Amino acid sequence: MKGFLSFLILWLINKKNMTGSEIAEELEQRKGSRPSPGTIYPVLKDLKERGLLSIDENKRYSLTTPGEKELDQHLKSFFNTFCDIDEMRTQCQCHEEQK
Amino acid sequence: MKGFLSFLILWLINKKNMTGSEIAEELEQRKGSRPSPGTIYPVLKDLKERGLLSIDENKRYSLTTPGEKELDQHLKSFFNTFCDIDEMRTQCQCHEEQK
DNA sequence: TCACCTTTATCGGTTATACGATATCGGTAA
DNA sequence: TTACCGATATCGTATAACCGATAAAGGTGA
Repeated sequence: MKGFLSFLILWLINKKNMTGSEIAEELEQRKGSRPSPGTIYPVLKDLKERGLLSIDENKRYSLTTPGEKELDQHLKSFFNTFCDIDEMRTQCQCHEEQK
Repeated sequence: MKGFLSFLILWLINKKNMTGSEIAEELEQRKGSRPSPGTIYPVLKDLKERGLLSIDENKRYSLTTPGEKELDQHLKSFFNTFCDIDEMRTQCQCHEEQK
């Protein structure tokens, strides 16, 4: 299950080119707490060094072609692992109504 | 993104009470490779010690009440984090068709 | 110019995840 | 009874994920 944060970040950048702080803000929206700089920047650096991300003059990250392929593979294994995701959602929403 | 394996295991046991090897087999089906004993049993032990799992005389694990609550919270944060999961699936299937 | 602030980046340390090797335990077959 | 085997469990180790502290870099306003 390792590599999930990298996967999420690849997905976010795939939707829209972003800077480090924009990514941190988006993660804060989703998870409720903002990841610290010590979390986000090492991951970005690693992905850049692996050739999956490129960075422009405004420090805005975008996917490279290998980065897009990597994202595709992550998406496939994600939906294999969570093959019963609709069932999960049903159960989640069911408990939501009980509140 | 830590705690994802624990979350998955809680979800699997929620669907059906299972032994360690049954969990390993299910994960093999989903992810393509069987997790080693050194992966699966320490997680089970940890969840048991945290009072989220109980184990019967046949070494079959089941969720405790705290375990069910923990799973619910994980489900909620999971769908918050992957709020655009339908979009992810669309992109994934789209690339699937290209093969 | 300089003080301030945000963003970017690095560092050390902790925990979760994961593996392979190994050990133990219980049941079964010879 | 004994030999074997699969399931269970532990151990040492490695890597990813994460944090808080800190530092550098760049822009803005006084």
